Amino acid sequence: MDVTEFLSPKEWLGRSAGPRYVQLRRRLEEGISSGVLPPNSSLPPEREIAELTELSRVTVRKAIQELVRQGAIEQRQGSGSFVRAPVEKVEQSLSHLTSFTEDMKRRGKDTTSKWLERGVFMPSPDEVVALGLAAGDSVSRIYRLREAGGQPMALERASLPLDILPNPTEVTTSLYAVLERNGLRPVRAVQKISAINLEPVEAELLGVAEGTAGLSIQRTSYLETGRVAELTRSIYRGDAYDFVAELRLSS
Amino acid sequence: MDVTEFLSPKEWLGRSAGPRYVQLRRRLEEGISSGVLPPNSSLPPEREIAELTELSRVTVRKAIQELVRQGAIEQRQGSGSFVRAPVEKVEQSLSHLTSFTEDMKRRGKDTTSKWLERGVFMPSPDEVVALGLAAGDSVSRIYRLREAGGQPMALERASLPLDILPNPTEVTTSLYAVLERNGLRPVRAVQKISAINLEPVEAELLGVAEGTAGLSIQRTSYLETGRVAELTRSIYRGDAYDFVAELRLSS
DNA sequence: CAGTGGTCTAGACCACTTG
DNA sequence: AAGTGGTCTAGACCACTGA
Repeated sequence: MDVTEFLSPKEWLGRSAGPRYVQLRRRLEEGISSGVLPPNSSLPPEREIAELTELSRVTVRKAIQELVRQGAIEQRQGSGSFVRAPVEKVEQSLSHLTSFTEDMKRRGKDTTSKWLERGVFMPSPDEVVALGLAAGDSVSRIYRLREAGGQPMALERASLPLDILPNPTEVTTSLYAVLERNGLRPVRAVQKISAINLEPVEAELLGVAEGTAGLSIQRTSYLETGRVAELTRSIYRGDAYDFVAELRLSS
Repeated sequence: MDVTEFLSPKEWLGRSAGPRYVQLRRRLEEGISSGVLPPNSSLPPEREIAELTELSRVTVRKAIQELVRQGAIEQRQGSGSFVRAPVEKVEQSLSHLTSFTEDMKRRGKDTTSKWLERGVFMPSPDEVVALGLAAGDSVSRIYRLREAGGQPMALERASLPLDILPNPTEVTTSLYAVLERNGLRPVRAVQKISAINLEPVEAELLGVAEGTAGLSIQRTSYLETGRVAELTRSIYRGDAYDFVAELRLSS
């Protein structure tokens, strides 16, 4: 069936089935799941949908906006609106401390990093407390966008005491590999997971719509000696990640 | 400072600081964090804000909508728009298998459940597979909205084989307490956590805006014998929960 | 009943992409 | 330059709340 015909309002637009933008959104969802609107195909221009459906463009935009928020559709100004290909989910263990790079390699995906910040800085108050720094100590920071299999997956912002990572530019792929070479790989970590709606900047870096659900993870890692080695604040794409944990009766 | 005066556009509405709805949203955020708009106070009516700011009502609504989505403001049709009181976050362990009821009691919060479904049903294909049911077996289902300290916290949908929970209406507060009485308390569980944007129905039950980030948790629990005791699919409020896990180097 | 938010329209101009 | 999405307006009617 043709998209134009599929959106022709005779078939589906009723008067007592809720707001029209909801009806249009549902129609578009059907189109996507039924294959009339396959992944990566483009929607008709908003103005054309408005004409076809006999709705105003504002109403059409409201319907599409909801789908953009859900991650089903991507809009590019000046270009058009496109059906997004669904993403394959990746599972990550919540009981084993693993390296992103090593983890993805085991899954047969190659990883790349886009550097957003990498160097030695004056610590923020948060960092002083979490890393147990003395007055005047500096921190090494690495902030990057991590990609796997060509897809952006997570924003990772790590801070380490300068003596644990004296030369942050030495890190090219795996941070843990660099630490291990110096005999300073963390053996234990505590992490806190929560759900957030992505801010515009984060969403853009991760290639999803503003407001999409993401996982915010704050992790503190410890060396064998018990010293804090690393404070990491990451944001993972909610549509690309499942975190898996095994629980036992209070031991 | 008076709200009316605070929103008077002379002070903040410029021409080259991005879209006007973004500028208004930021101004309202400032008002909330600075105390000009305290928790539970009401905003001026949309029409009045439009007049004050010399913006159209559509633009005002767009600014407010974003704040509603973030959970900062609540709108009630026919009544008004109100600043929401921030929620205190609760932390939950990801390594100990605990009961919601017991967990909250330890924190000094009383829990209540609103029952959405409770009884014996024909299993869905998902349930047959996850619980290892035989053809013709039924399942006990309990589906409830869990509240703690007067705040809705999570939607919990549990399915159990009929012989493990023969009488689902027997569950009034703690499911695990009922199982324990029969010597069938799970000792181990595997759970999968991901972030989702809440659907309208879920959002309404949890008292937050549609599209707010939430945590979707699917858990399979096992008895000491290794048998599957329970399949639980829950949705937690992202703004009310932190999940905490301890990780160790691959053991 | 008056006042509030919820939906909807027709039309305009701007900002960006693409041939 | 043409076509797309992004922003914005003024005004209308509906649905719900609360005094």
